[in-house]
Amino acid sequence: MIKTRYAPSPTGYQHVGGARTALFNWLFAHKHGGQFILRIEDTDQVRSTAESAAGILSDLLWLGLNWDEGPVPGAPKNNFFQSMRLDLYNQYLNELIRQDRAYEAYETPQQLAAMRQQAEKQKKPFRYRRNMPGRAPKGNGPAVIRFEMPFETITFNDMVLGPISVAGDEHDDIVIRKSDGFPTYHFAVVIDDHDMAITHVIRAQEHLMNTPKHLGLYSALGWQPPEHAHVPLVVNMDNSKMSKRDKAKVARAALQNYLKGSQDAAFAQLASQFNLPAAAITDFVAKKTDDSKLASDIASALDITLPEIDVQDFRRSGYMADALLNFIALVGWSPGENREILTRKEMIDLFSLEGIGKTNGRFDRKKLLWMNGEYIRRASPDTLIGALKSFNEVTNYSIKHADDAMLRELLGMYQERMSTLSEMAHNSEFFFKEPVYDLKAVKKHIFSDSHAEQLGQIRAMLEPIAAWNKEQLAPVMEAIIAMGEHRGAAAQALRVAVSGGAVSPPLLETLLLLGRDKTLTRIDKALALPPIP
RNA sequence: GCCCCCGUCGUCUAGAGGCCCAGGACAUCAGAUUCUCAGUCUGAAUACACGGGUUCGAAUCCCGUCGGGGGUACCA
Repeated sequence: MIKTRYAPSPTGYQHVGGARTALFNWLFAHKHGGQFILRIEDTDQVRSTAESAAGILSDLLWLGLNWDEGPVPGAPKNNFFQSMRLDLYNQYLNELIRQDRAYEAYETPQQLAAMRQQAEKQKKPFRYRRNMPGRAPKGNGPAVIRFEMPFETITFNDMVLGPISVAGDEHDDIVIRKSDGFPTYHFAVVIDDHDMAITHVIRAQEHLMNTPKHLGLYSALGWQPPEHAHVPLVVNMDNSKMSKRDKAKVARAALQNYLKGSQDAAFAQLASQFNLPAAAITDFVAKKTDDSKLASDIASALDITLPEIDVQDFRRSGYMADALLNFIALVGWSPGENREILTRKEMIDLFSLEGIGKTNGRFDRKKLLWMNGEYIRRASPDTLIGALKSFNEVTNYSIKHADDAMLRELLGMYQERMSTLSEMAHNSEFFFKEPVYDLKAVKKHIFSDSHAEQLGQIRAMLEPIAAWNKEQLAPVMEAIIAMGEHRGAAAQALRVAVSGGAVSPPLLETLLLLGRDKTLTRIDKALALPPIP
């Protein structure tokens, strides 16, 4: 049976690139009626956190990438966390030692760094090998265990890239157990993939050069290795890596702009204003940290948008899980037949490793935005209400407090014209709160020409309407639109008065939902606005 | 530096020697519809990195150049 796995390390939020790797594994498993496994690779005791693991689980579930075996959300760590499997690793480690394929090494990190520097000076590549001269003697410090790699060329057939081959003198004796007693990634991966009967390892191309090392291990352990497929990376439009640094950069620039020339004291003030630790802010500005959480705190405090990098960023920005999934599938994979919009089922049917390209894919947010709009327009109201509720769980727009009936009304107006849920949430704020007047729009559409006077007339036309319904309002609305020399110009004044800005859904629907009282008071309020310079 | 991988419109891609003076989608531009914004419809422009081979014939095969990416950790 086909078995794939996604094996993230819980050292941060779930990155979209990783989500795509998970998706490919999920698709491949489902395509072949196999199983998809999730395994948490928390062998780095310093950087791994339980919160990060929990976040990854919930992001994958939000995307609909469920697993057949793996961690249980909300439950304590189970056997799908590598930190729970030390006995297993040690068992095989001892076996390798017994077979004399693994051995202790005593160099300190400083010594290793010096050795590498030395090699670099001599313009020779540094390879740690058991038989090399100058190895540190026992007693020098805590030992690590290294695996003695064979000296032969290792070749394998990558299911995406084709034959890959690395010469014997390129290998080195990798550390398989760190001095803290934990296995390294290389060792734990091999043991677990074998133990969990993984048949296909589909992972990012950054692991390509690790595969020969793993193959060396499989062979020493006498195991049949799984098939490997290395998928190309997803990068920014400028070819740089998509990383949390991108978010930090934007947040930092905005912060610096906000602070301008101000002195240290301003940091403290800012920190309390944002309810953030002062030291965190100074470190952040000094580029000592790129912390994502801090970056998004700063962004929300300064009301700016950060580039989306992690799955939850996209969720907060109002993307539909299915649209995001569809989009990332298409970066690097082609279903053929000029297909673009695909359901999960269709993706499964059409998926093949042969359809995955060999080149890195640029993450084109414009296309994602288009695709999200497509999904929104095609979705049923119920689907959208569900998506909206999921969106509301992680955001704080007024729409959060709307009931289903209200959401339905809003969807009627916004479904056709939004490309993200946050667009609707943001643009519909005026239905819930007093409008924030856009002074430019007020000046242009209300206090110029005879618009203010027309707005007064409009008020007079609306006021006598007794039953505030479509039948009564529609003809009046028609008359308002036809007012004056330029069709729609007077209506624009009304739009600005009720919504605060020059853009809103069609006025008839807007006024109907807003109600008679709010419509009239807002007109009064707009007309009473102080003169704008 | 060394090792590995890659190179079709701005972007994601189709293309597995003749079906290709290269197809689709996003983006861009122009027009139509319109109370704003969207949306929708119609149309336009844009690519086989370069240089050598092989072949009757190359985007497709080979070599080189250039370019891009990844790796080179007691991180995964």
